[in-house]
Amino acid sequence: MKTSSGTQAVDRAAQLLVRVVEAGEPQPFTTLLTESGLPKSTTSRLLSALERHGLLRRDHNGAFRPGPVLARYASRSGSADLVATAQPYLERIGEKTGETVNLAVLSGGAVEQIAQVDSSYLLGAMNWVGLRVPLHCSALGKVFLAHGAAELPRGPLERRTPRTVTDRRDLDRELTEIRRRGYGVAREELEPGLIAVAAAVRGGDGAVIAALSVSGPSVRLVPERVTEIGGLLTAEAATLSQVLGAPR
Amino acid sequence: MKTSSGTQAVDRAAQLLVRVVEAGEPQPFTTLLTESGLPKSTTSRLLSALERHGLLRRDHNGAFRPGPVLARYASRSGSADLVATAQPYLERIGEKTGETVNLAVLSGGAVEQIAQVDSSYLLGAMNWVGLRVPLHCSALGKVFLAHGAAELPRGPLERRTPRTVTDRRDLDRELTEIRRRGYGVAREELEPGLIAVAAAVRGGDGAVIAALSVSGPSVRLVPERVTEIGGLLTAEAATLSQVLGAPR
DNA sequence: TCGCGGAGTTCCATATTATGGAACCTTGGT
DNA sequence: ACCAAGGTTCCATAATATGGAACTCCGCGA
Repeated sequence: MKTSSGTQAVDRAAQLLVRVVEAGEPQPFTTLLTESGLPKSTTSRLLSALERHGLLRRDHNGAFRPGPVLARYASRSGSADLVATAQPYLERIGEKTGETVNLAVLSGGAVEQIAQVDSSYLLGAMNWVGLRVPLHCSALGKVFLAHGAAELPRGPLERRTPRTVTDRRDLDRELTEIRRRGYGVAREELEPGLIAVAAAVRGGDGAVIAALSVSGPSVRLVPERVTEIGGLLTAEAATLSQVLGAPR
Repeated sequence: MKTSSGTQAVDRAAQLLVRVVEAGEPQPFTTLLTESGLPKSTTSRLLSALERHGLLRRDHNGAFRPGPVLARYASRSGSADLVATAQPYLERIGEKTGETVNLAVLSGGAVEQIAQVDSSYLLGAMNWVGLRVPLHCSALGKVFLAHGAAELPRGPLERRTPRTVTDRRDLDRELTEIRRRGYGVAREELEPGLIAVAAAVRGGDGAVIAALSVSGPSVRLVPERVTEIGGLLTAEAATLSQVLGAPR
């Protein structure tokens, strides 16, 4: 690739990015280092910059893979599919739980619902499709946060109800818990009386591209039912992820 | 986004890239210029660098869209989906025409069928999935050629039947015609008695990534029926392309 | 428990590289 | 033919990226 004048840094960064994106598999730091022939410090700095912007991400081994921005782009190119593919899952979950079921993706720093199956009860059947909710006080949002698919905006966290978690440290603790058990819960944090449970859906590159949720009134979603639904959601989301091509 | 030390150029470039990728629509230079607040010259230089590396591309108006590297990544993440997404279209076409319908992609310089709906007649119901046919004597192949998605191999064009077009100039003339009317036809050029009609399917970056075809025996696919099917295919392929995220 | 080695990050003086204002093209409109 | 808007190229300047070395972190073996 010819290097024109005044773009060395960008050229180098772009080269690294392209290499990671084109390689089918995660690229360890060392591989990128030797193959690019750049000095360690430079490589480290450039990769970190790309990571900051969501163009790259590190998997648990520290190897680099395409980041959330690219995953979102990829899933949007087929996001009509996502709805079609997920529909049977939504319906099955709806049948088993009787509650409102949603599929959501990230869009512009908030959670956007893109498909829904209505509750079979009268209470809780409103249409959420197209609705956008904040990250920190919804089960869906917390799931995206927990998996590093989204980042909290700067500034204070909006208090929607008396139970909204507005302390970042408390929230962090909860995100760790979500990663551990596989599903997220929001209990009257977005709206009084509303409880939701959510689990992550992964796309072809293993990145979290969407999330499934079940929501209903606190009178029906008692703790043991939440646990049961959490398990169901986790399982369904895992199967859907596999159908979408997510690696094991 | 916080700017750490020693990455100004990369940060700015990454910001531009993210903006273009996240925006659903092509971003004109001026928009990027004003929204990023960077000087004209800098913006121009950074965008050109990204373009050089295939991360961005300019459409015919000079507006920026995600480039070939990203498009390739997206289609790789979702090519399993292509079949799933296209299935309903294949079925609808099958119902309306009663003939064999195929979805094909390019693979190693030939056309490969990846999905099929069988004819409702007895004649013409064999399974083509996995079958590879040459570019110059199939309706599918000619469609790929016409849109510049494939190139003819060097050397003489194989004569499969007495009607196979083996002269490159004749073929070129036909490709022009295909671009004009939107669909391609092969009349007993691959196999005696077999006629096929095909139209192009475009993916997220506007490139031709697949094609739809209808094929059947010459006794049923008389000229006026070919015209009718051509129109149908063109319409269905256009809709499918939009679902796959192709620009208008 | 300690120390070793590899992997990655941070530091900081240096000069290479990006910067941006202005001039300069190019294209489409009237 | 002329003008305006939209982009690109130029070039002196200094701000920025650079990369060698020091440093931190972690896992492993003794």
